[in-house]
Amino acid sequence: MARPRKPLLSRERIVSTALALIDSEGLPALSTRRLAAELGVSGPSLYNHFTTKDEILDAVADTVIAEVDVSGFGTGADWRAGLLDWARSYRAALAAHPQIVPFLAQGPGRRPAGLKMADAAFGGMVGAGWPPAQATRVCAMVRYFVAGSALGSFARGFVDDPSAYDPADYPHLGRAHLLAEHQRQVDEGAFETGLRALVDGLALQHPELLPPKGG
Amino acid sequence: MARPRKPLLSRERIVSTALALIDSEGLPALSTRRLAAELGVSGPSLYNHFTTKDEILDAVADTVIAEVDVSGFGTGADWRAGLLDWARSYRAALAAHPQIVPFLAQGPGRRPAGLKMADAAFGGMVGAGWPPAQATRVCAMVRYFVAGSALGSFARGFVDDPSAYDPADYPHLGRAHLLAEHQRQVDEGAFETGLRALVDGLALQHPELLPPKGG
DNA sequence: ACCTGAACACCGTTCAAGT
DNA sequence: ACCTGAACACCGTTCAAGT
Repeated sequence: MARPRKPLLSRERIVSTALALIDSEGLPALSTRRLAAELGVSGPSLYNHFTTKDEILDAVADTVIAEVDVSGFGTGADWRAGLLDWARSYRAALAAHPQIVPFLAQGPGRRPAGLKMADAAFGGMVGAGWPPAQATRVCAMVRYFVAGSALGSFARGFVDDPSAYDPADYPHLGRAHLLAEHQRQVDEGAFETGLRALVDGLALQHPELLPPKGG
Repeated sequence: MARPRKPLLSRERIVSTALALIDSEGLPALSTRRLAAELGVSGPSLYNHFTTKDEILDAVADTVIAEVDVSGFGTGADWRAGLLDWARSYRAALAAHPQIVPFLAQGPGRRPAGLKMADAAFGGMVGAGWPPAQATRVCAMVRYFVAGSALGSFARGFVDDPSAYDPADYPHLGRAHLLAEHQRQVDEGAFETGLRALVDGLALQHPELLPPKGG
């Protein structure tokens, strides 16, 4: 075929096809040859648009992070609302694409959407009165919690087979085989309960940053 | 060479060499051929001791989890001490081998040390009076937080290059390039602050599970 | 039982060749 | 500029062959 009149590929098409492939078959399924086949071209064609496979993954990761909503910061409410909104939106974005979380959780690097999110979150906390060093810690702990919760389901981490839990070895895991069945409730319940505890605990440590009670 | 009098390999030697290779060069560096070379044998030899590469990784992951100390549960103190001890030991074990965290965080599956840890943590919380459904959530949120914090440094996720943070794009990240330098302080501070907040917040939600104040 | 080399179907990436 | 096939140095795994 050689060079077509109109390019067969574009960065956008490569990225969206890669994300779809990762979502449906997992990160190991994304090979340059497989991705190229999905796009109807030969493997090396991708190198006209990206210099390495990792650069493709960076672009995919950034489109996922771009979905995170940080508009909750700076609405005038106290910092808790902004933090809760951000964390929930962050988790929703990652949970929609759990397979890419291990790559994404390496940090923003030079990815624009990742840096923009970090800027908004850190800036939001500082704007609400948090000292910068503390604001950094808060952003870090939210990332820990969100990435950990999206990285892999807690509930699905336990095999769905009663015989895996011998009561002689694991006296308290008699019902662990039921976890997988209630995956969403368990994981979402744990995230929401943990997030509330985190925010409540931070508020307890910093009462001076809250609006005075009782109007 | 064919079969030697004394086996050249053992599961233990394979596992410890694999862990050392993962620690020093990362998860992608662990190939069966590379590992075999490190052990002084040819690639297929490994298949006399493990049926797949994933089975090797399972064994490696389980030795990491086996280091976690769960003895803090059931010392008679309230649940907070057990939870804090467990979480800190859990994080220390994972942070010592960050490269295997993405694999490990998939859950215990059928790995004995992983199940033993889950059994002790869940049993400890239930023994301290937590309703099973809540105890499950607490174990899940600790896993989220620990795995997220060990998965990748927050601080090292930001490149050590001031020009990466254009003030026009990221007005609040003017000092982000300094994060990497203070990696340990940032990450350990965030973990410890977050863990305390989590425990404080849980205590607030469940005052009935704490010993009465003031003796 | 436990090792070997050869083989199979894969990888990421480079490069000269085509238009 | 943007695609191709051939090639290089890799993968995980199977298998017949050796002792």
